[in-house]
Amino acid sequence: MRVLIVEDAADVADAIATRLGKSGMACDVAGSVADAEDFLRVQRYDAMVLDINLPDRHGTDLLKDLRARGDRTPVLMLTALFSVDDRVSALNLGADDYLVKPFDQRELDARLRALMRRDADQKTDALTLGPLAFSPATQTATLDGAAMDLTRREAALLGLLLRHQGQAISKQRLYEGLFAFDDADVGLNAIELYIARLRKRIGTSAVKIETQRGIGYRICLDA
Amino acid sequence: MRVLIVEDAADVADAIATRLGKSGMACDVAGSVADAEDFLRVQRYDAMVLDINLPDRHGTDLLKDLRARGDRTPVLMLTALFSVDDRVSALNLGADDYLVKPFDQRELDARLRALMRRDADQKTDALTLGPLAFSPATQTATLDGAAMDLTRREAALLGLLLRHQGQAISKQRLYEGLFAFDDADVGLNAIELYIARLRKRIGTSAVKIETQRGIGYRICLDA
DNA sequence: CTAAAGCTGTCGCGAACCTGTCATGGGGCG
DNA sequence: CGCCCCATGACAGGTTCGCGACAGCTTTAG
Repeated sequence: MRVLIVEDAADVADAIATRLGKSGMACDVAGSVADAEDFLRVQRYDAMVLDINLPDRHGTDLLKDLRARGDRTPVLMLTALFSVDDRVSALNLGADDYLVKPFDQRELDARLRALMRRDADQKTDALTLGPLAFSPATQTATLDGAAMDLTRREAALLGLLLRHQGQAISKQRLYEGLFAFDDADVGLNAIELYIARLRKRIGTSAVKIETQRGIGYRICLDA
Repeated sequence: MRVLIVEDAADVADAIATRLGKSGMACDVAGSVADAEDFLRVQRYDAMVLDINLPDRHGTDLLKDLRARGDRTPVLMLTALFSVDDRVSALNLGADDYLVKPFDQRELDARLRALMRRDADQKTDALTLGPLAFSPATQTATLDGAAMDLTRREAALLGLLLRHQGQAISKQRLYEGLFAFDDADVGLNAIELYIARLRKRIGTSAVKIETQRGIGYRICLDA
C-alpha cells in the first residue's frame, strides 16, 4: 500500500505521513505539483492525498492531467475551501473523496483506507461467463469472440453483474455502483433502462440477465 | 430502506427527502428532537440524517440518547460548524459520518448509502443446512448448488427459519419478522401461506419444514 | 464554430408478477 | 365426533418491471 502525499505545508505533510506510516502504508511526500509528477513518473501508487493549494499549480490541475491520461488511482482531496461548488467540481474532476481542513488524522486514515478497499474490489481481472468476457481494466467486453461496444454505463453495469455472477444484486447496489458521487441526480429506474439496453446487446446468446422481482438482477447462463 | 431526516429547515428537509426518495429510500421528516423521538418510538430506521441545530434541543443530545439505549442505527450528522473539535466530538458520540453545510445532495446520498451498506455487510454470514445455503446479504438461496429463485417474502421467511434451524419458531415470531412495520394489517395465516410456498420450492430434497402444532415451525434435515 | 451523432436519463403505460384474503378441505387431539 | 389448527388452490389488487418515445447534454465531425 503505497501512498503519495502532495502537500506543501511540511508539518501537515509530516503528520499525515507518520500517521499513515503507523497504520502500515508507505508514504512519499511531494511539496509541489512538479515534485509530484516526478514521483509519479517512477512509481505507481495505490492512492493519493492531494492538497488543492500548492506553490506552483493547483492540485486540481494535477488531478485533471492524471485522469486525462487514464490514471484511475484513488485520490482524496484536501481543501481549506468548503463551498458546494468547490467540492462538487473536485468530485467531477475525478476525485474520489475530499476532506476539509483542518481535519482529524484518524478520519483521513479511515477514508483513505475505504478508498483503497473500494479500488481493490474493482481490480479483478478478466471476468468471464460462458461466451462472454469482460475486462475491467479497459472496460471492454467480447461476446462469442466479437467485441460488443458498450457505452460507459453499460460497461460498468455489466462489470458489476459479472462480479457477482450467479447471485442476484439488488437494484440499490447497482445504483450505487453506477452513480457514485460524480453523477447527477438520477432516478432509480435508470437501472431498469440499462438492464434493458444490456439485454438488447446480449441478444440471443447463452448468457442472460434474470430479474428477481423485489430483489434484484442476476446474470447467468441460459437454462 | 427507511431513513429518518431530522432537520428544522423545511426546504432543506424537503430537498433531501425528494432526492433520497428518487434513489429508492422511504423518508420521514422530523422538525425537532421531540418529533424525531415520536417517530423513533413507532418505527425502525435503517439510517438517520441528523442536523445539529434544532429548535428544541441539540441534535447531539438525541444521538447521545440513542446510543445510550443501545441503538446502533447509522447516523449521519449535518452541521454548519467545521472545527476539528466539533467533528471529532460528533464522531465520538457515535455518529458514523458527518457533512458540513452547505452540501451537495448527491454526496449526502452517496455517504448515506455507504453507511447503510457497511451496516448490512455485518450480517453477512451465509446460513446453511445440508444442501441448502442462504445469503442474507443478497437474500438469495441455493439448493443443491442451483439457485432457487425466491420472492422477497419467501427469502425473508427462509432466512428466519434458518437462523433458528433445529428449533421451532412460533408463528407470531415469524409474523413479526416478516411484516415488521412496513405492513400494517396482514392476516396471521399469511405465514401459513408462505410456509406452503416455501415447501413447494424446496420440493423433495434432504431439507424439510416441519409443523409443530400450536407451537410453530421448524426447518431441519429430512429424517 | 456549427452541426450531427450518440450517450443519458425521464416519463408513462401496459404487462408480468408478487401478495395477501378467502374459502375449502385435511388431520391431530380431546 | 367435533373442534381447532393447518394446508393449499384460486383470485383481486397492488407493486415492480420492461421498454418505446423523447429531450438535454457531450462528443465528434465538418
